[in-house]
This record gives sequence, structure tokens and C-alpha cells, in this order.
Amino acid sequence: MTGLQAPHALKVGELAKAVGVSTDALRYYERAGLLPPPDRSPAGYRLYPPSAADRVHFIQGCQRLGLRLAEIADLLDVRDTGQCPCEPAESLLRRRIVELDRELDRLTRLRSDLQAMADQLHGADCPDPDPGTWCPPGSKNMKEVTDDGHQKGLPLLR
Amino acid sequence: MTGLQAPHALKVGELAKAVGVSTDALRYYERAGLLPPPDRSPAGYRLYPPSAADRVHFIQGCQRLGLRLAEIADLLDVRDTGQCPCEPAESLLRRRIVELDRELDRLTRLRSDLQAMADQLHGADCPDPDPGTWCPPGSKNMKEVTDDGHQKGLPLLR
DNA sequence: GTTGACCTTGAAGTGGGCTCCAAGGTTTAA
DNA sequence: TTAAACCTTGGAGCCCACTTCAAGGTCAAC
Repeated sequence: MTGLQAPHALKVGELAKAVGVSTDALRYYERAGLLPPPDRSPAGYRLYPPSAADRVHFIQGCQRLGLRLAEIADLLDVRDTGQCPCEPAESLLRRRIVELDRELDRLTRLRSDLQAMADQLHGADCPDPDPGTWCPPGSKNMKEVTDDGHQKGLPLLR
Repeated sequence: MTGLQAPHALKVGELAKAVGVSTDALRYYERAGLLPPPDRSPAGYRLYPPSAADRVHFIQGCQRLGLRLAEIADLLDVRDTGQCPCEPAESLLRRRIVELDRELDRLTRLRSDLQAMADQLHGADCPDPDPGTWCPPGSKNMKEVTDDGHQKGLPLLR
């Protein structure tokens, strides 16, 4: 029906709606080299082929994997050139897994520290402490901190 | 010995070295309301009391807990006014724990997806696929994705 | 023929936590 | 006395992935 120059070409707003991102984001992806410059209508409107939606889905998938746009661009490049992306993809993924493990570890320790602090705080009916002093269970704890660099009351809070 | 106006007052560089942050960061904390404006020497140099080191340690501790500077400023405010900080601290912490749980959950799922992908990629001696197609185990997988919105080969990558 | 929804561009803004810079003044050690 | 190493200030720059804006052009419906 629209068969003359492009079948089912999508304007930027249509693609945006189809994949659930803003038109601005799509134009940004283009500037960033993630989307190739699409054909234009006589009036200069972007006309995306339907496959652009797949490409954006791919981008979104990569983002969900925690990759940043520059990395995704690399992946798309090898995908486009027809070279097997497995090699770069795999090293990218492995690198990212290592980072992720570090982050998970950090957050897990963080979480238990927070939990410990919150539990300690809870029900510790501390009277107003001296200004400049942290209160929880027995404000004496704080004094020990300032001197020897260790503290018993508040994990991490020093 | 230096007993006249301030005992053991620290210049910004000294404090910076003592606590392991940059002088710029310290001045930034001051602008951000985390450190009160310190006394000045006749020449206008900042002169911090030794307790400033504790304060910065406190800030660092809070940062390690994943709090942002604005939240830390709130905590310091109540700490300073002598009001028991437990209430705001506890709700801050609980809120942060919930956020952290969400994040941990997200990252954990991410991790297993990445792992699955990397494993699948590894040793899948895929020949160069068609440009615009993602390769791994049997490039047919990709086709299914584009049509029905589900895919079997690559978790999350769509 | 006019309203309103769409599209174009380049440029600037956002947030968070700094870092870096220029152009000066001060202090200290040799 | 002079050089190096510190300090001061305000302001700009950085990263990232956008978003917002201004000032227009285009298109479909009524």
C-alpha cells in the first residue's frame, strides 16, 4: 500500500511509541551512533525501517544487562558488520559479571550494616545526646571512636 | 604550645591528608552544608578543629552506607542540634534498605542473565551470522524473538 | 484556512559529587 | 631572597543518558 519507497516506514514518534522510549532518546541514540541515520521523507522526517524496532529492543536489552551505550555501540558494530559478535560480546559480558559481583558484594555488606544499625537504633530510647555526638545504645560508644579508630556501636559509621 | 587561639587547628590540606579526601572535596562539603565554615587564620586560611576529622569520617561512613550528601546533611543537622537523630536516622536507613533490596534483586537477576548468556556464547562456534542478526546457538533463535516477543536463546536481549 | 499534532535543528540544562583551572596571596625551608 | 609549597576565590568542566527549549517547518482533519 505504501509500497513505493519504503514499506511500513515508521516516523520517529511511531517508533518511539512502538518501543517505549522518547523521540528525544531515539534522536540521541542516532547522535551516539547506536542507530544509523534513517532515510528521510521529502520533508526531512526520519523514516525508520521496521527492523529499527528490533535494534532498539536490542539496545534496551543490553541496557537492562547493565551495559552502557558506548559498549552497546561496539556490540552493534560487530553485529552489523556480520562478524561473529560472540567474542567481544563474551568478554564484555564476563567483564560486566565481575563488576556485578563486586557491586553485589558491596551492596550485600552495606545491607547488613544498615540492618544492624537500624536494629540497634530501634528501641534504643536514647535521650538527647550531646550535640556533635552520635547517640545510639549508650553514647559512650562514640567516645571510643574518636580516640582509637575502632568503634563498637555503629558499624561503618565513623 | 599553639595554645593561644586554637589548639591543634588543621589547615585544609592537613585535614584532607588526615581523612583521605581532596581539599576540593572538603571545600565542596562546606558549600554543601556538611561542614560548618571553620575559623580562619589572619591570612584567611581555614583552621579546622580536630573534631572536623570525626565529622568527615562520619560523612564517609554515611557515604559507604549509600546515603547521598543531602541525606547526610540532614543527619548531621540533627546530630548538631542535639536532637536524637535516631528517628530520622532510622527511617532514612529503613528507606535505604528497601531501595537496596530492590537493587540487589535487580542485580542478582541481571547477573544470572549475563551468566546464562556468556555460557551460551562460550563454545558456540557460530559462523559469521547475517549482519543485523544476533548469532548465538543457532541463529534461528533471533527470528522467533522478532515475531512473538518471546525468545529462547538470549535472556533479556531483545 | 486554520487549528493542532507532529516533525526538524542545535544548544543548553539536569543531577551528584566532585575535579580542575586561573590568578592571585602566604608561609616555609634553603 | 627566592623558590616551592601551600592557601584563597569563583567558575568551568566532567560523566552519563537523557530532557527541555526555542524557533521554526509539515501534515491531517475539519
